[in-house]
Amino acid sequence: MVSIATWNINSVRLRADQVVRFLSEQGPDVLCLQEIKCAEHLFPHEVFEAAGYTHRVVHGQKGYHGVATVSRIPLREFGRHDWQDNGEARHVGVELLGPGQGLVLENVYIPAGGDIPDREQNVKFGQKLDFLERMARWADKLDRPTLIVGDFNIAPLECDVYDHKALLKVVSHTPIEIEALYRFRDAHGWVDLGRKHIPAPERNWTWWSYRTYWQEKDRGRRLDHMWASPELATQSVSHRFVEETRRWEQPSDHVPLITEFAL
Amino acid sequence: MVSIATWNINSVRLRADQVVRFLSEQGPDVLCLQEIKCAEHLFPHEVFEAAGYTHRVVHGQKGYHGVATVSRIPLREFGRHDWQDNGEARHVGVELLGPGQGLVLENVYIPAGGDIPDREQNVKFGQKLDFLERMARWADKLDRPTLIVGDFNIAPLECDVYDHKALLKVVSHTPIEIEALYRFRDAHGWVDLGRKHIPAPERNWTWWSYRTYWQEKDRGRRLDHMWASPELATQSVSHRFVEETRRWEQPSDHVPLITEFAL
DNA sequence: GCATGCTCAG
DNA sequence: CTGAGCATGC
Repeated sequence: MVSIATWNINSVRLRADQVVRFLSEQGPDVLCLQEIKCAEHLFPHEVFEAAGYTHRVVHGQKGYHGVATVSRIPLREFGRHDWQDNGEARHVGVELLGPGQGLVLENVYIPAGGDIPDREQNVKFGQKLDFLERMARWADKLDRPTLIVGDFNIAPLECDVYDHKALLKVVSHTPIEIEALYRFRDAHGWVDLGRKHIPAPERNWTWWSYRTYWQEKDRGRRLDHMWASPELATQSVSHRFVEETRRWEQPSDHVPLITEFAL
Repeated sequence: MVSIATWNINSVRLRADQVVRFLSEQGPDVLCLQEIKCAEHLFPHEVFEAAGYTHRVVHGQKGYHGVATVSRIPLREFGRHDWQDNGEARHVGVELLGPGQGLVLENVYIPAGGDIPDREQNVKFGQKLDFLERMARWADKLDRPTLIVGDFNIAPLECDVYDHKALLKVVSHTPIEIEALYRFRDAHGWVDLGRKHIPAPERNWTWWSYRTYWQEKDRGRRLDHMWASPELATQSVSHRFVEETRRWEQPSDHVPLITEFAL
């Protein structure tokens, strides 16, 4: 059995303690982090080393974005892509070497896309769509058992947001983004493990805005995903999201997901 | 008996908890704070109210400097001076109304003075000397029992610094500053309570730099003072500095002083 | 609202 | 080293 987690941590330095707490309480074999917000040389390696996560691949940059995959089972880097060709650190791939041997794990942080859902008025929205398109083309060619995880910044289903109608024009839930995500899915038959294990309309949000979380209303979205190649998807045996981390002190605005595979 | 404390807190918002801990452990009747680093409307009044310090006079400004006097015995504002006439919040005076009735308590934050001890090369040094000169002239005219406390940014005696010879050319311990301080003293017979109660050469440093504190060497200075008018000085019965606060988590670089008066 | 990194100040 | 405020991004 191999368990794999993903978490947009929103600064790994600030929340190294929380990551360790999560690792010790939930014990995933591998954890993919997004928005580590530091360059590689500032990544808190000691903390992960001490926690037993002795295999790490870090693709960082100063201040923004950045992804890292940490593991207690051996792995090796499998490549990093810059689909925007602008130097942002938004992807790193690894290949598992011990248990789960042969599995490829792709850690992705899709751009947020700015505020206005129109590529004419908002270049960031166009960049998000282009990123997705290029990632879809790349993903289509993958020919090994692969898991693509991370912060997709897209909530595809109606039940993936707190108010479907209100959010149709809000970046993350617009039809154009969802169509782009579905083109990614359909080209290769990628399986949405979140919805395989927690079928709609059950709620499994992964993100709550800092701006509104303190209010009474419960306004989340499902922005974080785990997509498996068809054969691999048949081997996933459990999936959960750890909502309680959102109530920890000084939390990330995202919560982690964990999937177990019969490998 | 009335006890009066002074502490350069280096951000009262960041260290409100530490101030409350100090107040509960040491129980001074009145506390004069310097470098509160906030405007009046951001001062954490609730915290002091809950701790029983229900009388407060705050002279703050945004970001820098700022002084406040908080008290569990009644007091009223007695004026605020801007000796530099540049809008900086570096002084507030109060008059005690209950126990200690009639005592005037002046809370002062003298400018640090920059790095180079030469008014030609460093305007801040000139401003510090001018501040002292004007304060001395003002203090000379005071005609009530008065206590002047605060961060003076001057360590007058050889034993007030960790290395007298090395610091003769370092702002805070230069002869020109010390002479200015002594002109202040002599014009009115102000009594240095720190040295009345803890005679030289005993050490009673009040400040340790953040930059060097982590080193092994113990390199402090006595920058914080309590000066009493001659009659009032005869009524001081004890004086101490609370060095342990410098070892608390995320401490101020200054430690508090407390004097008790037979009033 | 909450990160980073910059500047300025001690 | 350690504050505050600012700009920027999500």
